[in-house]
Amino acid sequence: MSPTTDAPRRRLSKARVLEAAIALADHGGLEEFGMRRLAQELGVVPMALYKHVANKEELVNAMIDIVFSEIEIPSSGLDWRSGLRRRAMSAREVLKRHSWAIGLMETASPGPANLRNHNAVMGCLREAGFSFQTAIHAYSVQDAYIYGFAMQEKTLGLQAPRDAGDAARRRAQTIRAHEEFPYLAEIAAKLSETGYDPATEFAWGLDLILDGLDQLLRAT
Amino acid sequence: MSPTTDAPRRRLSKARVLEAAIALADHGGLEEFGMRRLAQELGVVPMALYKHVANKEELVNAMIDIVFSEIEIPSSGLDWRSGLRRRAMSAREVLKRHSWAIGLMETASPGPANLRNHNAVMGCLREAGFSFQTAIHAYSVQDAYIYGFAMQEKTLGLQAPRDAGDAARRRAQTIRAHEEFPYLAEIAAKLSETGYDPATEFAWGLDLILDGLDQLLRAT
DNA sequence: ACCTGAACACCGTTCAAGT
DNA sequence: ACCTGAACACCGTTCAAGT
Repeated sequence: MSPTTDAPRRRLSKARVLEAAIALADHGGLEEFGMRRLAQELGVVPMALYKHVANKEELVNAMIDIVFSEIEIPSSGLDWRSGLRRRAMSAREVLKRHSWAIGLMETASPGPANLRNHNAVMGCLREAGFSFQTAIHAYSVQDAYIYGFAMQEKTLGLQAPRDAGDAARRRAQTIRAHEEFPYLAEIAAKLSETGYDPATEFAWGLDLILDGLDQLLRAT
Repeated sequence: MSPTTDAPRRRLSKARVLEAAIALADHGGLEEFGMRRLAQELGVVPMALYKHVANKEELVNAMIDIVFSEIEIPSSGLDWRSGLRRRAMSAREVLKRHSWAIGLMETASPGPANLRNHNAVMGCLREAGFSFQTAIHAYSVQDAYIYGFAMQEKTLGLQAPRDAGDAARRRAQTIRAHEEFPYLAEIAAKLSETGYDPATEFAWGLDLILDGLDQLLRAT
């Protein structure tokens, strides 16, 4: 209301809206994210946003393409395997940073950064010598793994018990698991000793897939 | 309002609420799904639902566990590879039927059907001779692939253009792709000839992963 | 050209009341 | 014991007005 709000009253712009939108979603997830809340963060009335973005859906699509632009593109300087490996590792890191984007990366109406990245991946495979059909398969299995792993990692990150009640419920569940679900009990017992590093876990599956593709390429 | 509403006025029960909820979500997706809309479908006032479920979140969790219960459990009668393969193929089919569940399967506080299935998968791997650590990796790569593929298939399913404007926009994009993104242009050109079957596409990547796991098992 | 205020048609959910 | 009605605190968005 008063001119002494904490947000500096610079002119609004699409870039500034997008930046604030991503910061808000990064911080609070998709549930906290909304037009009214975003306007508040920018020190502006909700309707001011609609001069810079058509609606919420268009805004989210633009945010998604910014996320895509942060993913490394397989450079033609590297061999196909290193290029794809770096791109996949980068994608996981980016999706960790912007975990609200995880369910939305595969949206209809892909943006330019999305197209650029996917074109480069497909190019990398074709130039390596994969047939068109095999390149399609290889492309599909990689992206499914990347997005699926990011999803798993996200919910694992939410496992941190929020309050004492949650923790107690979880403990009770673990005890029941001991009786009915011996193999889950083994996980609960051993994984807390070993620890669990998502980055190396991701790399293990990624290398399994890339090994498989490499064998296919050598066999032809 | 009048006693002649189309829904038969049988007594409400948690089972009846869940059944109607899944039917509604299957039909209209998560966006159409809501407490008020669900109540309307059951011919009841919104608040009547709250005697049978605590809130929307608890309701969705219960729905998710029903989805889990529809996924085949790897039977101990089969060899490990066939068991896991059948379970994965079944998971994809179930997620196709209930595509609203795709982002939510890996939720915190898993239900009993979830625990049962995951325990059986882990047991299948351990009994096949995989070490604990390798079994964890194998488990992770499979589920990441299954959920990631389901996500991709879901958005591919939404690609069907809704109106003429959409179709025109998509065509324009394809033309631009020809110039800037030759490898995407190749996909657009060739994939419409070949056709694309999600089930065989899914099996290709699944077999690549299972082959890799099989080689690991034989090497030890 | 850019921002605002009031309003509309929605949510999930609480609370006090009906039968 | 089960269902209802009115209300509360939210949404995204439209429309007419301000500067």
